[in-house]
Amino acid sequence: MPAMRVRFAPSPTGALHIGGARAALYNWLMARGSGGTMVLRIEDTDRERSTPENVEQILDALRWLGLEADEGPISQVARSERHQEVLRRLLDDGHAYRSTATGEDVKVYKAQHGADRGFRGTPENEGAVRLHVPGDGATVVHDLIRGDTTFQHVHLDDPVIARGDGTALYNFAVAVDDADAAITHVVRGEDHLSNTPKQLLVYVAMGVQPPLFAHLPLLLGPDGKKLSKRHGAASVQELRDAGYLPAAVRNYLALLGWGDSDDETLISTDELVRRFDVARVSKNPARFDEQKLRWMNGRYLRELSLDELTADLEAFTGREGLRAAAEISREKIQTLADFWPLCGFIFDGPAQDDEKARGKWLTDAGRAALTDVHAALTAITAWDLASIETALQGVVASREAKPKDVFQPVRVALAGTAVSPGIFETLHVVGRDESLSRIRAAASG
RNA sequence: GCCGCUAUCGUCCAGGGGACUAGGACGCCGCCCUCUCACGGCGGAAACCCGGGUUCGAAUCCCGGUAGCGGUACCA
Repeated sequence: MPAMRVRFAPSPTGALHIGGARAALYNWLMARGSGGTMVLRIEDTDRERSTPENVEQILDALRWLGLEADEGPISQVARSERHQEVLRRLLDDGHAYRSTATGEDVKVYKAQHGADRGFRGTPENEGAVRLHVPGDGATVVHDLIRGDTTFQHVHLDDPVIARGDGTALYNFAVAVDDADAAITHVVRGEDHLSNTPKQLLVYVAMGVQPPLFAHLPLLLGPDGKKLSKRHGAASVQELRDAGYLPAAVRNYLALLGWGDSDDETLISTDELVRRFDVARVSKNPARFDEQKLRWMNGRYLRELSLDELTADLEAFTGREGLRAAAEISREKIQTLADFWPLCGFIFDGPAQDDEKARGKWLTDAGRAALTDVHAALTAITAWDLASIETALQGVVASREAKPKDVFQPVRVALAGTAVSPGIFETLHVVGRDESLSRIRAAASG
């Protein structure tokens, strides 16, 4: 694969959402897979909506995802002088003209002419700058995913490429910046497909060879509607807060809109770099289904070493000394956020709010079993897994009870709920004195 | 309205003229394992949007319809 120069060009009008994260990932995979370069450009020409906080947040999200760029970030507004230069040239050689026509004027014009003729302004000495679209012919977008798409010039309006105050607009700045950065492949969301002919016309006016394009299908919420805050973890920040691992998010996002001929589901990032092929990206919009991400994250969590898991858990919860609890919880959690609800009782004491569990297991029989357990555990000399298990099984045998009639009361005594890691492991981690004290309390309560 | 893109299980992806009795994964259901919840194992239900055409043969190619989405900004 020849070295590619790709770019990720988010606009800092909000947090980086998963659609943007996927675009960044695909670009990054293409760059890494080809020995190429990924450029990060911040499309901040909308001064009203762009904020430095959003830029920081996007950078932070990219860093967390492990998708850092090779060049940039470069601010689009910082390039305004260059935009002015190209603008002057286009004005001088007649590729563009000034016009005071407003959006309202265009609308009226369109209402009259329908699809017969796109809006063509009359050159004036002031106003916004519009690009001349040829009267006939067509512009063809060569798209790696969708093939060729033809746009007839008669359907296109002369696009405004700079405001009345002279500042560049997106469809112009993006073409100039991509051309100057020698971008070879523009990979971005499908919402840009209809704008591509305008950008292509800017390349023509500049006399520059355009890059290849690949327009990614859009990402939708679980309900098939456009992704928004009400869809839960729709931004990278929210994914992080929900306790997902970057590697799992990369794997999941890679498969949301792409798959190759084998049916592998768990694919490491290295493998992704090797296998990803933008031409195989799906054409249909995909829904973001957090259930599958949860499952996948659980798989990644279980592949972590105990050291890694402990470090991640401690960073996530802000607590220390989690190693032993991490070990006994790993088969039971799917996200880092699942850990504390499952294991918090080890450190903070039994949950107090599960009346149902107490009612069901701390019955007279349950408390009698706890009294026996307390005696059996008091008698053992070493607080290790084997001794604990032997002691508890002894109680089961002597009471001629079913295992759960002994174990569940112990679980509720320790955790306050009916769900916890394995009971022997839990006793072991909670420790002898604390375990005995909780059992005594529950037995007499 | 106009321009454009898209259409395979509930979801994501594979299959792109005969190998399709349509494959894998998540989810769901059942069974096994089992001290709870999980993990793991085994099994199951579950889809080619509709209508024409081309062809000996269509999920696959073509046309139309429908639906969804995008664009149609002095937003990006």
